[in-house]
Amino acid sequence: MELIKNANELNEDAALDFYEKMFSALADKIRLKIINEISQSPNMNLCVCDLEEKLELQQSKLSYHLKKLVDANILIPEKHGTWNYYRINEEQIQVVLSKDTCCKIF
Amino acid sequence: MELIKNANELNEDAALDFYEKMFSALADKIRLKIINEISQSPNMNLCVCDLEEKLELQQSKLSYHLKKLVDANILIPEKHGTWNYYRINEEQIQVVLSKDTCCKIF
DNA sequence: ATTATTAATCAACTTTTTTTGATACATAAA
DNA sequence: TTTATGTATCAAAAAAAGTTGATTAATAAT
Repeated sequence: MELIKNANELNEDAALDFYEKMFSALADKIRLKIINEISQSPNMNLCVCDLEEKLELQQSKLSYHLKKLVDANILIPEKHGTWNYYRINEEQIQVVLSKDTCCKIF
Repeated sequence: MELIKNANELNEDAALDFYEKMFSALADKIRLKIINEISQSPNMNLCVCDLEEKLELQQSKLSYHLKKLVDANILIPEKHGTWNYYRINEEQIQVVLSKDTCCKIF
């Protein structure tokens, strides 16, 4: 998945693919909550177990949604020992969404 | 469906509903193409039969997708005699999406 | 009035997405 | 090395979204 800032270089079909994937990833309450929780966390990242507790979701469900966000290049995974942390790819998201929307989601 | 510019007044649950609906409406290639076609049309509006021809889609399928966009307040329907025209609610879409993204989609 | 055109809606069907519980795998601790 | 912890992945089930063809309703033309 390419960075959005290169979207101008994409042909029309690729642009459609890109935006469809991006919007699909954002089109879900659980995933919007994940983004929101991470953005409000002290270090701007959370591990699966943190999110599991904060959002009261079972682990496999969380993994499913995290994968969607990673596939859309909205979240970036970081392995710290046993823990898998996720942080927001702000560059990616800020070019698609307006400031207003970012403020509301983040 | 409220206008996005009132989004700051929404409580968190309502905001989640709002963005989920908005992103869901945009998360589909056919619907992105509809928005694109309308924005490129001379009068900034098209009727169902125009879109049917331009996008080579059957009428009931088109109606289904147009309804999604109207429900999300992204398109505004206008009846002109027998024809149903649709135009983009730019206010709504521009507050959610960045300029870059609007340019690419429109 | 009858016929033709434009477009929404409906029900049945297909496809995609999401959920669930189980399993597997890696790292860390005992 | 055994055990515990954190997390990804898988297959089956459930739910949601999209497609299709037919029907309906409204307006316009004959």
